[in-house]
Amino acid sequence: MPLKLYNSLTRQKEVFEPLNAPNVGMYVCGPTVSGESHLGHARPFITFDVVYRFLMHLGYKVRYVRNITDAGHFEEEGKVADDKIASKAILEKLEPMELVQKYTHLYHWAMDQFNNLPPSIEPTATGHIIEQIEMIKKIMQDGYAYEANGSVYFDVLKYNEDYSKKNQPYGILSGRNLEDQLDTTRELDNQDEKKSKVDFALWKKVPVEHIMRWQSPWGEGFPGWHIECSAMATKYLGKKFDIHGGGMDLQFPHHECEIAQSTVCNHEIPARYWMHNNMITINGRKMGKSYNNVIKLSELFSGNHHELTQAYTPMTVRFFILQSQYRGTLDFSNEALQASEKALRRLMEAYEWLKAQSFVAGATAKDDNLDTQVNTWLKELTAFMEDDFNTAKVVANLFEIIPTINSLKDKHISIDALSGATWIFAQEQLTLFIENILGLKVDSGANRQQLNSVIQLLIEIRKDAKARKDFATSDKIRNQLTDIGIQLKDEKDGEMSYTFA
RNA sequence: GGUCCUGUGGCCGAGUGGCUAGGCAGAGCUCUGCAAAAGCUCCCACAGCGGUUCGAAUCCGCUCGGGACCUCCA
Repeated sequence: MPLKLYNSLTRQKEVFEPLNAPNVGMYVCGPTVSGESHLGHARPFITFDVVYRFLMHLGYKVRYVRNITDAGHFEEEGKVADDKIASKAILEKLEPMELVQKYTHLYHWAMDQFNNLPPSIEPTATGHIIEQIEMIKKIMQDGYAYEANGSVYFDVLKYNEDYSKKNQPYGILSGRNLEDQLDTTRELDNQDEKKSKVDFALWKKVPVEHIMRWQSPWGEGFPGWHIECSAMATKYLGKKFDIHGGGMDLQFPHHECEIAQSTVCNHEIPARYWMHNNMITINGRKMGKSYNNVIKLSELFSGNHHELTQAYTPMTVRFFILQSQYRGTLDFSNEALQASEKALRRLMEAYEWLKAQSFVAGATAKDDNLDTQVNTWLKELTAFMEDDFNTAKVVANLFEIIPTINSLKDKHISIDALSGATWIFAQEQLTLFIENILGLKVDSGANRQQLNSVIQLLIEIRKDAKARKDFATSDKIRNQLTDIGIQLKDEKDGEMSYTFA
């Protein structure tokens, strides 16, 4: 089956056909590094990490570009003073690049915690001021932008008039028409500079006291917030590339503006497939800065937040996100995260055990029905991913297989219930999907090896105690290990195993 | 106000014109010195009201509820 994905531009699932197979170009809008990333930000980065991983699994050579927005009107989060003088004092003390660096590091740390693969190219807005200025110049030359008082604005009405004739009106991606917007757009500052209130800034003039500013043909200022993605995507992926991704809230105006800018410069819609992940909600409401309801990633990992009853590991969060399909909203709650935590542990324990077994390829299956069923579940994993990256169904099937694995582990079934080939296929598919595609791994602490040796020693002592029917000693060892988070389990054959809570 | 999405069992969440989603929680059983795990079984839901259909949670209409975007926003 071919890979199908939902294209926001056409509003339907389409077969994925790369422009230049086996190469694939993918651009995903990255973070604005003026503050710490929160749970909501985790979703696109995990979603598109899985997309990236799956495309590579299919054999594509993917160039994954994800930008860092580090240019603009930045102030340290939580330190925005309403008093202009105080605000200026903060800005004077704080070097913007210092702030940007701090949050870039934190962002990279979080991506690493989530086991997200690094993108092929991670360009910064500040590193591409020249490209942005060149692009703005080109848009002006073509007559779709104008200067006003040191700022440059995109002429949306003219663009819409001309490109509507080519069936590409402004609003093609978000499905809104310009007349509605003319009625509804709120009044903002400097509206009088613009020809129309729907026009958006390509370059913003800034006052002298502003630290983050660059020279341009129109004086000192900084680039508007849409042009960086157009400039960097064009530079690294060309005038037309395969996939453009981001959060749903970026569809308008950000991606709409990108389309307009790139279309003027490059004469075509920049990307063929537009993918948008839905939002994470909390108490039924989108998690976002404007609602003041965010849980930062560091808070999530430490449990230090009033909405949290405990800390959650990065893998728990990743698994939580992958348990839903990326186009639906996902509601955060402690109950839901705790469910994910337990489910993930069950999955990983069964998987780790299976991975460590050796099976003989030639052995035949005694239980044909089960053998067939397990094979079906395993094969479906690929089909689910090919259907618009349905990780929820992938996870569900993995859980269908777990009882069979655990049954073998606990000797409820014998090894020849399934054929050797099926067991080996299970090992291969689970490794492929759990580790390589879903990007899940065991959260492991340092010094695990020494710790394992110590536990092994305790197990030997406990075995001796049990042999003597010295249950007091035996229970003491088990109970105290339980207290420090290590769960001992007596196996049927007298062996003992353990897991970390 | 405009544009659009959505309403699934205690909770989170797939799905879709007829066939068990899955996870977590809860109940029972098996195993066990006792536990814990694990396995098995149960809990069979699709906002309400109409309509289309042999058949709808799935399509259409209305009502009620929730949300997103229109402003920085993943």
